[in-house]
Amino acid sequence: MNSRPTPFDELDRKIVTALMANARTSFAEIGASVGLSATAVKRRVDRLRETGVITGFTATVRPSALGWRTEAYVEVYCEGAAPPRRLAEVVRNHPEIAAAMTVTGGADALLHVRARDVEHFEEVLERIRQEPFIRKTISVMVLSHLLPDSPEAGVTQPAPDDAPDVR
Amino acid sequence: MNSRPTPFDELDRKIVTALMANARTSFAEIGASVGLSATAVKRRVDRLRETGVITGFTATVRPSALGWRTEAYVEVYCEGAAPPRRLAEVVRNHPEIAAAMTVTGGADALLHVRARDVEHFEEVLERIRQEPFIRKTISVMVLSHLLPDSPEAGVTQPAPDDAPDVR
DNA sequence: CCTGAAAACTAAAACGC
DNA sequence: GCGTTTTAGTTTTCAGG
Repeated sequence: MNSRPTPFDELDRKIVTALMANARTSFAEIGASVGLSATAVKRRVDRLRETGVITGFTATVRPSALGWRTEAYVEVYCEGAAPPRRLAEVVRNHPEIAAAMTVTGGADALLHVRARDVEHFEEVLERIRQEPFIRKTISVMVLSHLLPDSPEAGVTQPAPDDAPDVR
Repeated sequence: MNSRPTPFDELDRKIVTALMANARTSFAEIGASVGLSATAVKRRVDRLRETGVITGFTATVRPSALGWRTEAYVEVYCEGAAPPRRLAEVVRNHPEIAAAMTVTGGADALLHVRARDVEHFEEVLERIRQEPFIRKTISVMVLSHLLPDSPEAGVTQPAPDDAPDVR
């Protein structure tokens, strides 16, 4: 359908930057820093949401603080042709899958999986491998992060059912 | 040092959930849904931030809307032992790296890279490969996402210098 | 650790430019 | 498209249980 560029100017860019840095910044404050009234900023933010540039506002959380201490990337190999539609269904069955995509290379898909601990991860992996047309998986466990923290959200559910602590 | 569990109760969990769903929810509204006054909610949120459970509030953005249309995972192989410290330095030199971690398996590190387009990605890759002790890289390009959208933020800088459109 | 109330601030809507 | 004003609601501080 219509996919016209939808004007997106310097002002919009600055507004988005401000909201990414702090989603709770007031419209007045943003306006002051970009040279617009609070009202004008609100109108633009509303439009940015309607056009899907901004998809939401969220608190970023340190996953380990919520009890997600194990993380892995899992390459998935399917039997025969792997229809992305069917793959998407499978992926939605496992809440521990934080991200999933089809990729180039030998694998059909790459999953980003979060689990409480190694035991939990093993259980998730077994569950995934039991899905109909999954032929094999190769897991790469994450050892440590080299960048401060990409929220890499996906920790959609805060309590994986044990007592989380802060470190 | 002290790494005592730092009490984290059911109420905190609900508050975090509410803020992850919508970072702009008012304290009063959160309070109403968890059975606390707005003031009490604010105090808890302040504490959750101080203790590092909540690391920030951010707008989630569709990267393609900002001109980031190419995404890849890059396995990095280093010469000899790869000291995570040095790797971290290298990673910080390239703003296109949205996430980076050390991993199990043959590779020393896994990078999540975002670029404007394939040309830009090639340039980033060449830049990375010129770093001192990088021996080889294997790239896996992302074709399509199977889940709605993990913000997977890391789009820290909104304008990769071209005119982005909405689709 | 909580509630409640007052002051300061912010958001939302209406109106005109 | 933007700004100003009004009205309603929210955040923050402070007193007190």
